[in-house]
Amino acid sequence: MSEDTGEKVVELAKRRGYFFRSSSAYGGVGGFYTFGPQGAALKGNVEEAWRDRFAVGEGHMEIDAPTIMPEPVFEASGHLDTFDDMLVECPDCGESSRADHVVEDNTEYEDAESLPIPEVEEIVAEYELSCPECGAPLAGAAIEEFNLMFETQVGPGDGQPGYLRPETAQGIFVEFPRLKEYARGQLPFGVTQVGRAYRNEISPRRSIIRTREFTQAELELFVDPEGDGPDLSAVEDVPVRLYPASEQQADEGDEVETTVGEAVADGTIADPWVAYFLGVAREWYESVGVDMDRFRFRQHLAGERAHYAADCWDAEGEVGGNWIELAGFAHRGDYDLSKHQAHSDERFTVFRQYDEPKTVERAEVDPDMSYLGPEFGGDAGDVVSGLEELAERDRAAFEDETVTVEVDGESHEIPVEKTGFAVEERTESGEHVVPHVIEPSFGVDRLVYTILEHAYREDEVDSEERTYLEVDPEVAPTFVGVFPLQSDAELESEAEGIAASLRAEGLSVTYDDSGAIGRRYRRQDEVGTPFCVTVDYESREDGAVTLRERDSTDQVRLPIDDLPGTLSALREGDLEFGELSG
RNA sequence: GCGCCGGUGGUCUAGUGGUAGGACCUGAGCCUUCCAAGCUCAUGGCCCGGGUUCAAAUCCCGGCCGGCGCACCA
Repeated sequence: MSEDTGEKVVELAKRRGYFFRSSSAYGGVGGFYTFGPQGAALKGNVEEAWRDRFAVGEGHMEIDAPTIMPEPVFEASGHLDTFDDMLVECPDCGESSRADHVVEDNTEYEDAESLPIPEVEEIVAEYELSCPECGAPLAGAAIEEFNLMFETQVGPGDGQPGYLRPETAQGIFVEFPRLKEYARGQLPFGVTQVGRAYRNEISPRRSIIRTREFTQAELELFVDPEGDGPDLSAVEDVPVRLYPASEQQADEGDEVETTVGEAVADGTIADPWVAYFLGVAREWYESVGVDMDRFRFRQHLAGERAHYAADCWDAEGEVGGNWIELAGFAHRGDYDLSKHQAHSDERFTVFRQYDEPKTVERAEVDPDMSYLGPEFGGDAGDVVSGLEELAERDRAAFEDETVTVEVDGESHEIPVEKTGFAVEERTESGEHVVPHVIEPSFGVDRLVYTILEHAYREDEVDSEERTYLEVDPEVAPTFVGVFPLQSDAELESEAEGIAASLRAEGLSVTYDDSGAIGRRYRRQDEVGTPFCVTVDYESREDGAVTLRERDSTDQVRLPIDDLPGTLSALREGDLEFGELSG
């Protein structure tokens, strides 16, 4: 579709109540959009379809966590560090650069990101670092901090700092200890969440494609690191268009048409779980109306991958001539749970029982604190951890009279008899393992946009231009329009009665008796209403009405009594309009 | 955050230093037995603040918002 389709869709969205800029009465604020009546309904239907497939359909559980979480959560998750970008603006050419990168590239400092800003400014001055773009000196230029998380205060005064979650996932990870109890400690289990996330983007763009508040639908699947494979037979024949990293880097690289099964067999997709979800996702995207000719899976390049992801594929849709990310499928390993395990006192592990209990020899220490305490004072705790670690790693170290432990670069000699060193046989019935996480993460707003742009059509009916949205009946925000053929009290009341009965059936109905019939059809075409029912003068006599389909503008005559059942079947996809006899 | 361009009814758009016109939409009515027909009438607008000027929607500055490019996108 041409590039200005995007503009037409945005204009239509604004006019017909799909989405528009928020707070525009006050000048608006960048990166925030309101979904109007049609948009909210479409989005709700998309979310419901997602739940059907990824939560209910996979037998997973859905939760609903708060959008604000306390600071320690994000210390653990790594967001507090990695979300803080230090930008320095060149006084000469105006180019913004990552100050920490400039420092790391030109000095012996390795982790400049973790240094406080004044210190980085000093380093920049001291080393006379210059702008990577134009070479002008950066000394004296202010370093600004960009925190992509929205910060807030919980409680009055200087209450504890909290942050709006930058992804829904953390709400799941944080609650893992309780969720695993709910799952009775059995892997694999999946937890989903559909909700808002917030990022204070430097530059929100392109209507609802990149906003500061957006909706994610995420699934965190917790699997045993050894085992728990997916049932690939369910998706092995699903055709997929892949754009692997190797092809992206090749000179003449191209997308590859294959199937999930083949891609796993030939190693294109390394992880079977990721492959499984690519297959499920491709079928799901098609079912909600994404054009499969403008859809692909792209593998992340090595440098593009998040710090936690071993392998990652994105689902991409083409809109306005560009590919945008619709979903990410990442094998996150044990990154998230390990982080929380380390930062929190709770257990972010599950207990995996061995088939047979194992008898193992274990070297352990039971230090004599009445000796270590007085001897090492405040360092005693570190010494004990040193001993524990050493016993596990190197039993030979305890063979002499004394053992040497390094603590903070200092060597300490300890008599072995005071360490309580012993090698014992123990029976272990299992072990605590940190589950691995497979994360399919969907952006809902972008999907809504993609559905609209992929559904946008222009054609001619009786040599009159027509604009319509070919949205799938399953997600269409308004399902059926009901009209009297003309303004006539009897027809109107008949039509209103039908509208009421269809609403009672649970269908989303709009009633319209303004102007001419053709205008009303076009109005519904433009918002994407798939069907219209028209009551005419014969309806009284034959108890039938006209059902008109949006895409073809074809009409069939149906008994009024059949309407609820027929329309419900059309909605669910159990019936095609073409199967109805004219 | 930087650079370029832009901001006129609900939508699209014309326009000039002397406070604005069109089209579509919408509403009321007439007409109309299935696809934006016609006729009459009506509602509704110069992004915000400051400056220059007798006078600013128009010129200048700043802000806000948008599009594109750069940077960013864990």
